[in-house]
Amino acid sequence: MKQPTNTPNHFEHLLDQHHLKKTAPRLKVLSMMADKETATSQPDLESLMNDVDRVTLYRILNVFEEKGIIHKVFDLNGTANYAICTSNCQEHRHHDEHLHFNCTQCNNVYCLNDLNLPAFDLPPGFKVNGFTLYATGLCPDCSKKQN
Amino acid sequence: MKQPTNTPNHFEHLLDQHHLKKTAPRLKVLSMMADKETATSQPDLESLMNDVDRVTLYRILNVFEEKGIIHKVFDLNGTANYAICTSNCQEHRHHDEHLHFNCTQCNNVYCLNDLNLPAFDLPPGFKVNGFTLYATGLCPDCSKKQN
DNA sequence: TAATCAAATGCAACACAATTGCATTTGAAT
DNA sequence: ATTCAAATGCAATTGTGTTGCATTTGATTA
Ligand SMILES: [Mn+2]
Ligand SMILES: [Mn+2]
Ligand SMILES: [Zn+2]
Ligand SMILES: [Zn+2]
Repeated sequence: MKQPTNTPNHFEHLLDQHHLKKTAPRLKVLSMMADKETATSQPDLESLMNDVDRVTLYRILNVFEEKGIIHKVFDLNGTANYAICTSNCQEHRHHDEHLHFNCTQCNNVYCLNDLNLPAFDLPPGFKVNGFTLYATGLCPDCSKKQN
Repeated sequence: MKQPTNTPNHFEHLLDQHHLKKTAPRLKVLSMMADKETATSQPDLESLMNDVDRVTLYRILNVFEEKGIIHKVFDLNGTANYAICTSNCQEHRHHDEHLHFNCTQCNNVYCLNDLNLPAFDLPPGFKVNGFTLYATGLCPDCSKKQN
């Protein structure tokens, strides 16, 4: 019986699991990022969380990333974007090894979790810990509008 | 007869090709980034170019990137790193489609140009323009020191 | 070689992301 | 209800990157 992964209940569970207090700002951050195919940029998060202090937001994002609840991707402009981890990420052990597609038009960063990536080799001496394929171009929405 | 690709002469050639004036700051930037397997971070460049104004450095980096002379990679900390393009990059048409390896220990970003990347597919609707494989872990040097 | 002028640089001011220290508040446990 | 570490809020600071404008410089041309 599969558990729902995007309900307020699940969020509280998530915080419990990682020994984090269930606070309003934290639950709000999680609900903001839930049910989205795309990552959310730091500026967007900041304006969505208008009643919460900027510093608090940064601290929440940092602790969520450390715990493996969310992961960070930088877009073409160097802006941080955040998305909830779907895979089995743990504290200091992320495995978000999916394709990140950054649309050059709308600037959205897509987490294409379902796509399986090809294997690759490295020159001797390099010890790989994690990887991601990063692609740029036009997303489906912007691709349509182009015509 | 292959031309050398890292000499002061070649740098002047490069600037000529792109209709850029051969100035001291520009040649200095090129020589800083030459003959390195790893990209150079903005902070490092800034301290290496201590006699040149910060703004000038930013403008040089921007124009070099536009012209396809260098490319930018963000490391794990979101810091911009720059490296000379080896492939056939043109104005607004970069094809630096190689592996970028970011060492979690020394934070160096390696441009592994010689490694050929596997092909991959995308869901329908996405129009790919460019891509890079981004891996993290331990570089050969740090891997050795670890033992 | 000297004059010319757009291109490039330098400087001051600014915008914004991110961090730090410390006082205050709050959630969970007793 | 009491307690206290954990979390938040606020003020100040650092660092990256940008913009406007005055000054300098390198390529062109007389
Ligand atoms: Mn992702
Ligand atoms: Mn590269
Ligand atoms: Zn788009
Ligand atoms: Zn290293």
